[in-house]
Amino acid sequence: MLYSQLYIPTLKEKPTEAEVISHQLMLRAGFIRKLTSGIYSFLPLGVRSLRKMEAIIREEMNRAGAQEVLLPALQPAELWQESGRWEKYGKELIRVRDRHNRDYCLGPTHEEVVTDLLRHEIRSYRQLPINLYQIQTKFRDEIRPRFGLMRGREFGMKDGYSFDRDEEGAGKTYQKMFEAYQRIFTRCGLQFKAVEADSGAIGGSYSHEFMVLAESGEDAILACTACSYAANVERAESIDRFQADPKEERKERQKISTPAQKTVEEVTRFLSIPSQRLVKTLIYQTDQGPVAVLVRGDQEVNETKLLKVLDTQELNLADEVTVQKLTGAPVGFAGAVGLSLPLWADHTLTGLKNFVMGGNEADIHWINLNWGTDVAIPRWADLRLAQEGEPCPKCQSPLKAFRGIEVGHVFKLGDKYSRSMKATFLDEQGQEQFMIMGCYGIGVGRTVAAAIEQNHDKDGIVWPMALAPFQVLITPVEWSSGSETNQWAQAIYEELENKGFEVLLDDRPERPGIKFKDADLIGIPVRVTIGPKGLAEGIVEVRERRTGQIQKVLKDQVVLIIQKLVSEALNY
RNA sequence: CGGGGCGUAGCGCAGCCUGGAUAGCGCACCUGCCUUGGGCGCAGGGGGUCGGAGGUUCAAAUCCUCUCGCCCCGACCA
Repeated sequence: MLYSQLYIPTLKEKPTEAEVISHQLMLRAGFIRKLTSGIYSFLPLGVRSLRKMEAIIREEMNRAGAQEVLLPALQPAELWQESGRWEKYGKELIRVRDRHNRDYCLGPTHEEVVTDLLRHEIRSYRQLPINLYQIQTKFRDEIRPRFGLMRGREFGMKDGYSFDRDEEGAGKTYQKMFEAYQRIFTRCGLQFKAVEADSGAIGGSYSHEFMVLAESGEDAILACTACSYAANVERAESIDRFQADPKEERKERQKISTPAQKTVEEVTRFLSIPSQRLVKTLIYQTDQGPVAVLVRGDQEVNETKLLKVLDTQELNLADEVTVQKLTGAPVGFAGAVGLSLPLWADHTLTGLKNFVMGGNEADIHWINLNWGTDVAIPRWADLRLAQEGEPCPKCQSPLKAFRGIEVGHVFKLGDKYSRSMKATFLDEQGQEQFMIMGCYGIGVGRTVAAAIEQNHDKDGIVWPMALAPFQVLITPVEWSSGSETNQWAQAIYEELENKGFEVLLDDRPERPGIKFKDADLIGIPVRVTIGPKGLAEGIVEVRERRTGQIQKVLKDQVVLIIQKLVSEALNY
């Protein structure tokens, strides 16, 4: 491809709107342009990288036995009403109406559509398992789109859906997909971690997120420093290091004046007690009304866990007015004594004795409270946020915190959709059974962006070979058409093209400085620099973008050297 | 949803507070000369009516009101 014929509008200056590096570089290097908030156009280079990503995904999905389909982006409301998600999905679902006033939505995901597709076709266990995937544009009306391709409102996603006859089959499919994902991200040259995204209550983990490790990541991960345990902080568990003394005597409860002592820090300092002896009482608003949630002073509530345990859609901390009304005290003095709200408490509070809580009166706390006698026995659950440094739930080594970009997610759905949408088949006994489903997503654009987060330097992008828009860039440093430099550039270009390499020839009548700067910015892995100085000695330069290393090679041997560089970089 | 910021030439910005004459600057673009191994140099030139609507005023990019869009931060751990 000739540079002069490609639309590559590079930017010298850093765009002010771009916060993260991948976003800045994709704009500067002319890969994408923003149309409106969270919605981007892909320019020629951007499309090339995106297509490479897609090709890798296709190869590995096909290899793993999945089949490609293409499902509609525009979907009728009826399907979503049937699954219950028309109401549940909320404001992120982009709803549209046609001229007949019929409701539709732009698909944020396709469980309803595939399930509908297959329920009409699959009758017998003999037709299972079946595993379909597509690469489609998804629409989600994100509250706050940001970071360029990382969190958009319209974005490319590979989504796959598997249908098995039973749990065992579904487990096998899940495993296959898990392995396919490992291959995909490895081929992209990414440093990633597969982390548990489910608490795994029913023996084993059935959901994994694939996280690309990056400072700018939106997700927090806790990973064990010794074993393979790794989990999204939202789901992570850990062992509580604090042990209450089992021999401690129960004491008599007592009201204490704690003027203006509201926070955990203030109260514990005021009473000279460790924060483990304080129990925080948080009032949450839920679908079923307000509830009180108790955690130890040194712990924090994990709202993701809470959401699940309470089985609620809405979950918000109550505002000051509500807290005042429900507890009779201003914020900071809530307690569970005599509180007529559903009580939930974290497991770490189980053995605690003689603890401290707010008194439900301004400037008052109770001390020496005990379960049963003073405070009604709450419903126990894992409600706390695991923290860095705490012991791993599997092997007790300390957990370490990372940040990650979620690029893939494999999830076992079970019969959630097949049941609500009646996707059934007949087994050998002629019994009607629900299909067991799984779903598997990869953010295509996001993965490309994540690759840049991990592969860049001060001059620009440093593409992994597998995702680079071109493998080789040829840069002649003088351009007068008849020059020897240009003849050689042209010759090497043609030879590489013929050998099947993806080559870009910078034939622009620009000064070398401009060509070099653009070359570094767009990040093509191998650059061949051809100039009169070298040619005088019969050599050209082969430069690797990542290392900056230059090999001076005889002009007839360039192709061999490049063959070696490219194939080594694609060797996975 | 709350708070903050911004919208002036293709891009990046100044001017606005303290209204006043042809609305500036850098980059990019066009022409010519020059130059050619890391975003040259010189000279000349084209392009905006100041996000939109309304208002105040003799006079509005500038003041006021409304509106649209974009960016950032936050969304309460008592």
